[in-house]
Amino acid sequence: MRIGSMIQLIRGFKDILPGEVALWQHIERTAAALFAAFGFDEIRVPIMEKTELFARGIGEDTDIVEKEMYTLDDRGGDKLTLRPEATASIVRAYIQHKLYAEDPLRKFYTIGPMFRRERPQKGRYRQFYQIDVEAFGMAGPYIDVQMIYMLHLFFQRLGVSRTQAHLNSLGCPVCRPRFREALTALLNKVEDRLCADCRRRQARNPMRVLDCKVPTCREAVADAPAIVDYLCDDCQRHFQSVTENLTQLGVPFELDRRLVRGLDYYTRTTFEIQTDVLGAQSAVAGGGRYDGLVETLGGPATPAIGFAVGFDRLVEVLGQSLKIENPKPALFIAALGEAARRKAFYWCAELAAAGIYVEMEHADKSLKAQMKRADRLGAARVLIVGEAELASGKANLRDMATKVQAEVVLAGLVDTLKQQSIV
RNA sequence: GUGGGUGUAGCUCAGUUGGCAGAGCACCAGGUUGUGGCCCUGGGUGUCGUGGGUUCAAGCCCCAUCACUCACCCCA
Repeated sequence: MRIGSMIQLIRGFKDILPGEVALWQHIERTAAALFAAFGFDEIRVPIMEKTELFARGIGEDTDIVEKEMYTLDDRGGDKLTLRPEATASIVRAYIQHKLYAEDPLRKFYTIGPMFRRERPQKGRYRQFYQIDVEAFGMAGPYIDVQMIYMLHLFFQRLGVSRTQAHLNSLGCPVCRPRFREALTALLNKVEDRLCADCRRRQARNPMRVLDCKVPTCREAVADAPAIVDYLCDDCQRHFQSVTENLTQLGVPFELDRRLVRGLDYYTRTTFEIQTDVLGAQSAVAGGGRYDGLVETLGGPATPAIGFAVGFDRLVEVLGQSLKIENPKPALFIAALGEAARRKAFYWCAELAAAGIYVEMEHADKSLKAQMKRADRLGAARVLIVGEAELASGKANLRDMATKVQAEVVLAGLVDTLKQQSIV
């Protein structure tokens, strides 16, 4: 039966089979409709970029850039990388095409695959999909609120429950150094109680220590300073406004003083939507403000904010509750004998061209077998055509639910069916 | 990258101290020469993940490997 050895898909990659696609499309349509109402335009960017873009954008010291990227040498000598996230590409496109020239306030979204070479586990694939949303040119807190509100509505519309928004502020280049200093001072004091990883983080990215899950570390930094206590006046006001307006809009959230995110570019508002149904991979969406990134990547100083929704994770959360049925044929033509099958084939072609979903059996099967398949496919009606019908010019049209059969004239059949709205 | 668990039919899973490869569901055919669901009868559709080793004999024991899975790490 099997010829040659079986080639399997790449580890951590995934086929999205026909049965699941309807749910994916439902999510996409929900997102597109909602985002359009908030003025976000779809943008499509390549899935490969020069490695340098991600190295500079995401940060050389992040896990993503350090060890998770799929990078290859192009024949011309360039280093290319399969995108591990979409923000850097969108920022690149914003700068490259001077999208700020016409109107500096621009809002985009994109949906597509990302690639990170991590160890796969529940809710974590090496090729995974994100719904990525970005807004440029707005420095004030309203856009932060608007995006979190929109995200909240998105989950609500999809019927996702058991989610919790977590919110924090990471400050800005004015206030962060003061916080860093205070944090480093504390870390130095408790250094001997920290795990090996945290000692490494201590110098390179001390804020990450706050995110560590090792109990002894958590204990050691239990009374570490929180960045929200070190915010400068501007950041303080900004954050205050975000929380007040979210409350006003009825968006439930939780202040999470320890919410630290893994990408270097974040500033001020950061947020994450967490769920308890995905095991350890609790984040189903996350994002934040990145006011310095556009400039870092060679564009004009432009405030910006964005978030990404983990599409696969969302599907997994929804798949447990939301079932979408595949379309059922309006008509099944059960043909008996080659002559009838030939006629059926042309009727099917004509009906399909008119946008009507019809099925028929292509092999020489018994009527019983054909009825069985029609039933399994959920066909509303079955047209039974054999030698006798071809000779008499009339055939039976059976309603599968009521079992009532009516005679129809075969001449001009397609028009008759369409006129009577039978199909 | 590290650790644990699991790989047997399309799916869910049994398989004893090593002794002819199993069940339910699904599928196919027939019962009904041209009428679906229910029922009855028949059919196994399989490289027991893969490659080695031990043994008269391996689904079972040993080694390796791949994949899946859960957790660490990190993130969406």
